Amino acid sequence: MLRYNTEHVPFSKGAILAMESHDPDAAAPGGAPARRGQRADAQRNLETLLRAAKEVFAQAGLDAPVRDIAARAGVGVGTVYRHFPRRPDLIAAVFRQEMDACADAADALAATHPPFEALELWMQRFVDLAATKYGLARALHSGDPAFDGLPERREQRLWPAFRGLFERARADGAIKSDIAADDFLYAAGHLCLSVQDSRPEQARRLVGLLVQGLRHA
Amino acid sequence: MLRYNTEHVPFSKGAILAMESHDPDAAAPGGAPARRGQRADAQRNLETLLRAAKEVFAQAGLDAPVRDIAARAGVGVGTVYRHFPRRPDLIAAVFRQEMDACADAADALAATHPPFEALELWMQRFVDLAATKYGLARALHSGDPAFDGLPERREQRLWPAFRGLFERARADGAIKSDIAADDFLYAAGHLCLSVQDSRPEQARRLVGLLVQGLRHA
DNA sequence: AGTAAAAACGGAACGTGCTCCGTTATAATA
DNA sequence: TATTATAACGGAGCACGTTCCGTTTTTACT
Repeated sequence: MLRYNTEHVPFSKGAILAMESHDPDAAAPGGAPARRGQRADAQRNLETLLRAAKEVFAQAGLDAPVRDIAARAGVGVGTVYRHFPRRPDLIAAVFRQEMDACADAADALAATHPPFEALELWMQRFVDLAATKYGLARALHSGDPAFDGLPERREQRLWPAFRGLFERARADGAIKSDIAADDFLYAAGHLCLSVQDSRPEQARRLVGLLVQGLRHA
Repeated sequence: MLRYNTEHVPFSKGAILAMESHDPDAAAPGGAPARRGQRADAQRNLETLLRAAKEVFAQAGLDAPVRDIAARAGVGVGTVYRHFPRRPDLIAAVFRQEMDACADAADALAATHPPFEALELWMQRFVDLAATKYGLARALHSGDPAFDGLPERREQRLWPAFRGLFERARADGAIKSDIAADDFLYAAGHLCLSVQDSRPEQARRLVGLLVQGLRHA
């Protein structure tokens, strides 16, 4: 069988750095990351691509053809593959970005809402993350090297963000239960995975229940 | 994304039964299995297909295109897919057949050679089996349901065949080592896996060494 | 501004898995 | 043996991932 490329480089330089929300070149809050030494159009296309991929995956699932994503972004497939040499690389990039966005949302919520309410809102966002990316669990388990970094990122970005909100709510006295923060998030995660295959809207409700449970000892 | 078939039937009726060497309709020793209630041409093609697949996989690796196998068998791809709905089903069928053939060879060798010599010869055949199907280890680990039955078959056909030869050689006094039969085969199997990727011919030599080791206490 | 080198682009084209359906071979029946 | 129902066949064709390469855009340097 013919194999075209012999070595596998998971991401282009630009692709890797565009996902780093804490990149030194990151633009103002809410803006998109920037990258020195990369042509402006390449940078633009990378962002467009990531956005398009997020939308297409959300609407058509993780099996959506690369062509559709390229079309939505208004670029050729060649451009997609220059930024993400393999399809799984693109999937991983989108998911990384969404994890980071979810993690970043914690600070914003903490700044604008009372502690427990911030936690409630964040948990809903967390459900949406898991819901959109149902099927990623399968992908993660597939052993594809493109997904290697994701579990680590979950622990390093998502969990700390959650712990911050959780402990703040506990310090505020809103949480009566003595459950450990990590146990709680772990449970919520698995709840999503087991439920949202058949009934996506059910996950929100159930996690909501779980959150309310925190109010009692 | 478009998905054509919704339900997945791993093998056609004929395909399943053709692999059963102990099938009640099996023809004379050395001949091919037969199957009532199936058209003669279908039966013929199934055998041809399995033979062709074995050859193509051996020569071009497990990644060989289905088209090539169909061409070698002198049939259309449609015929391949009628017998084996998904590519992995064909791979699994070939491997099952080869495992069975290897297991069956044990009796023949035992009948025509002195005990230890029979064991030596069978171990070489075992190496060839593992060698031809290098890459199957990966396939097995891929989680594809087509491969689900293979480990069980290995234990139920291959291992007993080996144990028979081994115990016969031990009873004959040719084996001085007190190693357990299963431990020995397990070691040989792993030796093959770790070596034959880079140097296929080396596996035969090393397993040969292992076998000679049995002669000493 | 003009120019040249380099980076990035776009999409035709390829290889592959799998399906669809018109054609052909087989086997039961008359 | 002729007829006919139907099992099985063959291969064109489609969707998709990925590559290749001629064209366009950007950037650095006069």
